Amino acid sequence: MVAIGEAARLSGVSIETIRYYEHEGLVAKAGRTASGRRTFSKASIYELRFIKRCRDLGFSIHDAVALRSLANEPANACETVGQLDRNHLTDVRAKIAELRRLESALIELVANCAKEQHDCPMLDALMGQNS
Amino acid sequence: MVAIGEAARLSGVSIETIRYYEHEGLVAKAGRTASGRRTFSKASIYELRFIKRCRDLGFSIHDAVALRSLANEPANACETVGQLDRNHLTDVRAKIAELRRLESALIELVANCAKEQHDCPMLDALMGQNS
DNA sequence: CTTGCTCCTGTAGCCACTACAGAATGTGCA
DNA sequence: TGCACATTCTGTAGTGGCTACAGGAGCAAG
Repeated sequence: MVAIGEAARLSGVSIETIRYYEHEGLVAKAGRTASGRRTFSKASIYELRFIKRCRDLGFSIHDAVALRSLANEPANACETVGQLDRNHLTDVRAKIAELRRLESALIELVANCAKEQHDCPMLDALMGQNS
Repeated sequence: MVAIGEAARLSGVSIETIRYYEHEGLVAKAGRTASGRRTFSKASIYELRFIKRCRDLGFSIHDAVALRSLANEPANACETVGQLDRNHLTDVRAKIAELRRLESALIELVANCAKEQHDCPMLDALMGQNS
């Protein structure tokens, strides 16, 4: 049993975020000492780490909770997990595509921008009537 | 002079967002009819379009305002615009790189997930001790 | 016994909107 | 003219996922 600061160090989740997770019901409520300080078991630290890994993979909190409860289920978990993963992968790829679109637009716009230029081609494009 | 609904249609910015922009001082305050409804000139619609284009390119509101005021400045605008663009481009590329990292992690994790499997490799990885 | 660290609760802020509620005004048609 | 319906108004609250305080209390080491 460790205090919240140690739990934060061990799990990689910040103190504030741990409290936020508890408040939102995302993880089980921590125990308390006589003076009201939270205490964390090994299990609860693993729980925090699990959530953190999901978040680091870009899963929403909602999905992270879903994954966490799948970890306790015996049957068919793997299939559901795979589905969540593939859905998320689709989202990630859509974001990549969108960002690449932005990237090439930005490259094109900045291409003719330079010092000592009277008219800025990028500003012209942003102000223009077309499209 | 058109009403806010028409301005929204013409600029591509939603009614609520137009009001939000005005409230935040992002665009000039619209004129008003006798009964208090907003009126929009061609110029203010172009202004909205300008902001929208910046936002569509992924610029923050802060940057969009900066770009807008550069459009009214005579000298050296193009260089500053180019700098803003390149900074943003750097951010976009960082995000792409991060998402690609996620993408490959997700692919690897889901690789061995399938129906009828007892242990889920993805859950195992998320729960594991290492790193 | 004091110094300084950790921890507590509760609230506000971030970004850029979006979604109401409830009221007033405007428009088209019989 | 009367009525229905569309549009607009203000103001507030919610979204996601934290982060950053303020102000107070407990705890451990010297």
